[in-house]
Amino acid sequence: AYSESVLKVFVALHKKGIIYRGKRMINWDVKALTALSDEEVIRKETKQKLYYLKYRIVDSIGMTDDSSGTSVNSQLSADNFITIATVRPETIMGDTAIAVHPDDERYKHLHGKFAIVPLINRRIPIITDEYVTMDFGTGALKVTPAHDLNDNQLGQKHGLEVIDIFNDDGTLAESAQIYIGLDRFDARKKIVVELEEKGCVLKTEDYTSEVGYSERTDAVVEPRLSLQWWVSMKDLATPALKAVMEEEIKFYPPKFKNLYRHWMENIKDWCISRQLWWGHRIPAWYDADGNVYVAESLEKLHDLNPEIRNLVLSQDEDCLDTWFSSWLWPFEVFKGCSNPGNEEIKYYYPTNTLVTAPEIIFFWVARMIMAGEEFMNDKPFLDVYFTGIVRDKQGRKMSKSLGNSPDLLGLIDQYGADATRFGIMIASPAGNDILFDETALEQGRNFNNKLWNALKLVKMWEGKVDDRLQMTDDSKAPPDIYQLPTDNFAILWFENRLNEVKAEVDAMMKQFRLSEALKTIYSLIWDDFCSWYLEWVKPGFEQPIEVIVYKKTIEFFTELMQLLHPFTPFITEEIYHLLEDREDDLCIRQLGKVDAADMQILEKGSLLKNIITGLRDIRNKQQVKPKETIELFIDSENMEVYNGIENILAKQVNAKTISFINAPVDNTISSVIGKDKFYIKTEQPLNTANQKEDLQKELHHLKGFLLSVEKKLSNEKFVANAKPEVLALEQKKKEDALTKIKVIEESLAVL
RNA sequence: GGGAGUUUAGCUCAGUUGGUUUAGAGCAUCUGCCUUACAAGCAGAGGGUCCGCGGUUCGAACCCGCGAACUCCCACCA
Repeated sequence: AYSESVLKVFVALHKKGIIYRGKRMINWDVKALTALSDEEVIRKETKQKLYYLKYRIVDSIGMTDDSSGTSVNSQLSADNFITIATVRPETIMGDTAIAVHPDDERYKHLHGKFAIVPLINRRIPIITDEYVTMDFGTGALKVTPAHDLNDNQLGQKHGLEVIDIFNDDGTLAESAQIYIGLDRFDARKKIVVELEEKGCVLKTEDYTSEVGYSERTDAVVEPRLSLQWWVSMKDLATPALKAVMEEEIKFYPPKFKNLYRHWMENIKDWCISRQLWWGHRIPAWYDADGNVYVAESLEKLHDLNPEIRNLVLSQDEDCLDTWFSSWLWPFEVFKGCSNPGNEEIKYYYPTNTLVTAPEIIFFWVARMIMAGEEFMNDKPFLDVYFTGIVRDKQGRKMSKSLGNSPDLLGLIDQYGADATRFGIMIASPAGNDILFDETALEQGRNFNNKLWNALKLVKMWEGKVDDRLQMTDDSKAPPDIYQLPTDNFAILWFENRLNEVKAEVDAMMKQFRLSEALKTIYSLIWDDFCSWYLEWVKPGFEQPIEVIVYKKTIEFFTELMQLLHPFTPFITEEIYHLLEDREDDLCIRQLGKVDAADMQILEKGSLLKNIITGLRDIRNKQQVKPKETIELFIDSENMEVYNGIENILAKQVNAKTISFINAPVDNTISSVIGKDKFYIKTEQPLNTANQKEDLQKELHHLKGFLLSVEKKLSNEKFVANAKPEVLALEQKKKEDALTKIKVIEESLAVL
């Protein structure tokens, strides 16, 4: 059915005049008498001779420049010939021009003049084109449009005559005028001899270049003009270009839009006939007189033209380019072409997302868009996501020939399937190639191990749940964190942090920033969940855990597994079932509506983290032993900030008591976090020398910072042009720095 | 040869209309720790001429110009 649609499309486009026949260079095998596809041509380095041939110059009337009017056979002076270099002297009978570079000083006097082809004495023009490379050969090039691809393009550009001098079997045709019927290579020898006799060969050089040989017969491939089928692209391209430029179809990453635009604006017609014997055969038939008939099948052709029933017709030998069937794929998989308007096509078309490689953006993506616009009057998909190419550590493309592909099954054995997925995903930045690196897989394995250990911790709590505090069923309102005798700020904070990250991940996934989404989830789980949240709620040794904390932790863990599931499906599924007995399995699903995170709680959370790290830092520097308890005094203008977090704080910094004070105690200051002052009292006296040194460092740093802020603020133009928010922020930075400096200076005075 | 893209720490990359950044993350490295979930771990530390030069601006990783290097696609040398 798909095949029928391909033919149907061919016929329809032919009827509209979009498909036409035109000439094109193909690779011809003179032994097998067949055309070859590019893939069947083997290029080999071949030793050849480069012949320097002299062509006599004449003026536009056709007379020789030489006023004596000597014949071709007479002696030539240096001024009245032009020398070209060629490896194929036997094709000179097909020459229809000589080309030089327009800027080439050596030949400027010859612009607009003519030359005479030796042996056959045909007059050909001397043309100029920037295609010619001045420093190869003599800088002058013979143009033989029938027997060379580039010459053919030159010929088309300059409207040159095309003279095909060969027969199918590689012998010279009548059009060659001389040596008719002789094989091309025998002819080359004879022609060289004759040219030498006539003094037309200036010199010969050894020359090595790549020559195409037939894969089937090893014959030297002859480039030849042949009638092929073409699709006219101009009209198809216009709506397809518009769809992408106006973002009806979005490209991810968007940088490919430019590439696409450039190609579509300079689009060339598409040659769809291929000299292959597999694929969809071209639905065209020829009669003995060479007339062409196009229809899906011979029966259909006869139905349309009953009068040709008695003609002997032969079908075109060629097949269609593979992309000519592929470009119908988005709708023909739903029979959108063979059975228009069916339920499936109505439901699925346009599809959501095409995931593909950037190297086939023209072959496939662009053409699918054109086909969609042409046959369905609608785009085939909404998003196109271009993946990267997997490369090894040296940046080489992975390939069978290089043998640099990793042994995936071996890696899975070594690191696990999830870790392998993780490693590849995290190393795939959107729009860039993937540099395959085993350390990323190791990171994945470590991460899975971390997850497993977190699960182990939570499972340890199972038997230690303190159910004196039952959760009320209708506890839709957040629990009053200040009255529960537990560290419920941790729950409240993580809930909001989870919401914050969910929104971030959702946004990243919508933009196909997969590796960034994974990095975000990784950090949420490792840092926020394991390093902070679990530490905050973890009961002391042999202590019970409250039911609300336990239940909430299971809930969070479950949600984290859901978030991570697309990246590491196996371990998340396993943990999902180990956390609680469940009937269902995890599946990949879109995030539902995500509650907005409460910024105040998040800020309080980061304040708590800052204080804990700050105080741990002091303990380290002061060499307070890890198990030594301290007394902590906090002096703040805004004591409410600490409500609800004192318990966590005390536990995390191993403080015996936390006291809020309004004036400095006899201790010296230990740290300034935000605007608040922290003092700690230990069993052993603190090392004041270290303390002084630290504070002085801090002071120096702050003063430098203050200087830069002040410089900025004293700049009149900055103050005049800056947005109010920016200005206020700079002001605040300055004030904060000033306050801190004052506090530190005070305590330094005491020391 | 035509076109597109990239260049920020040892590696892979963030850096959202120029001002929350005296440049960030992860990995790797170094140092100290077998601390009662986790040494596949924890706590710290070091590490940058934001490719180069010039310009615009009070202010540039970001904007403009010139140059360099690398990658990809297309076309390929008579």
